[in-house]
Amino acid sequence: MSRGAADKAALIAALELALRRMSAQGVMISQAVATKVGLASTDLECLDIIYMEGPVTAGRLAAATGLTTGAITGLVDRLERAGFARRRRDPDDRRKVLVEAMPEAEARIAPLYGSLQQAMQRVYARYSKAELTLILDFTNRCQEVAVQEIAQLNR
Amino acid sequence: MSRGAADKAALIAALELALRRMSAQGVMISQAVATKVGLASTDLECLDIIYMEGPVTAGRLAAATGLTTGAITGLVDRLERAGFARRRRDPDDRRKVLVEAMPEAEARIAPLYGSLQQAMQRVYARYSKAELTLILDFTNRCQEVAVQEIAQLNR
DNA sequence: GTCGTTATCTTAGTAACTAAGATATATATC
DNA sequence: GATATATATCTTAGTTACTAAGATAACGAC
Repeated sequence: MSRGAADKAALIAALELALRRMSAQGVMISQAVATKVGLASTDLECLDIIYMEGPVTAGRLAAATGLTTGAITGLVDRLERAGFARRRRDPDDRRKVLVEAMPEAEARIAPLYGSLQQAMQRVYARYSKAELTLILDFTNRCQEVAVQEIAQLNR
Repeated sequence: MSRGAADKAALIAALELALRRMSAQGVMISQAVATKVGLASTDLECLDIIYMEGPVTAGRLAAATGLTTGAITGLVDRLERAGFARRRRDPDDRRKVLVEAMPEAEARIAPLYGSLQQAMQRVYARYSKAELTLILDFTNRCQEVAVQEIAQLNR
């Protein structure tokens, strides 16, 4: 094996470990934020889905999280009770329940991510557009791999 | 704002979203793996810590996960019962309990990550050493930010 | 209108968690 | 060396989020 190949293998090993740690830290951050706003971390995860997708049905939340619909009932109850979300019947299909974020919910959660976002902005500032493009490209490829892997594991 | 700056802002926004998604997917992967080996996802997280740090005390696991020592007692019971780890008294300080992985545990878990690792190797193969260095650098900076953020949130 | 399907909720039971206190060992003080 | 304090884990009782299975209500096809 050439010198360069060995270097690359070491680089990849370091990157693997770093990605693994980053993943674990992601869990810890959302856990800490959830605790601070008085929610279970699953509840915050669902609220996150609601922000990314807009009002969603209870069934959609169950599918996205892998929880049963019964668990989602309790989860949405907690989100409602804490004032982060509310239920609304879908006028087009009255079996469905749309869960939507309360307007003021974001104002209560965003500040907790403020310091993280600022720190990340300082990280982003270190890189050129070309470099950020490369990093985004890598991240997107990781995502594709993750999506396929999750599907395969749950098969 | 110049054209280039707007591009960069858009790039950063895309990267933020991608990182957020990647973090959520990390949770889902470890959840799926844990279910497959018949463990709670917290149990697998602890097993991961044991692999990364070697034999650790129950207290260290409590600190690393944020769980109470009582919860760790039950967690280690489950790991022992499932044959993934075992307790051993620390000969130097007999109050301490060292938790170590059973030699055969890795052989039961690693295969579940095999397909992920192979897919990731194909991703890595797309990049040069210089590019991988850049990505590793970025990942490490993210980690530093995460460590500080977690400490601040739990303060 | 009736039947099968879909979406959510309800109920009963389970498992992991916390908080507080018990136990055993270690360390410091006199 | 005996006593007091601190540390590390375990135990117990009670809480909470979860699953599984079935109830309820609304939709769609015939």
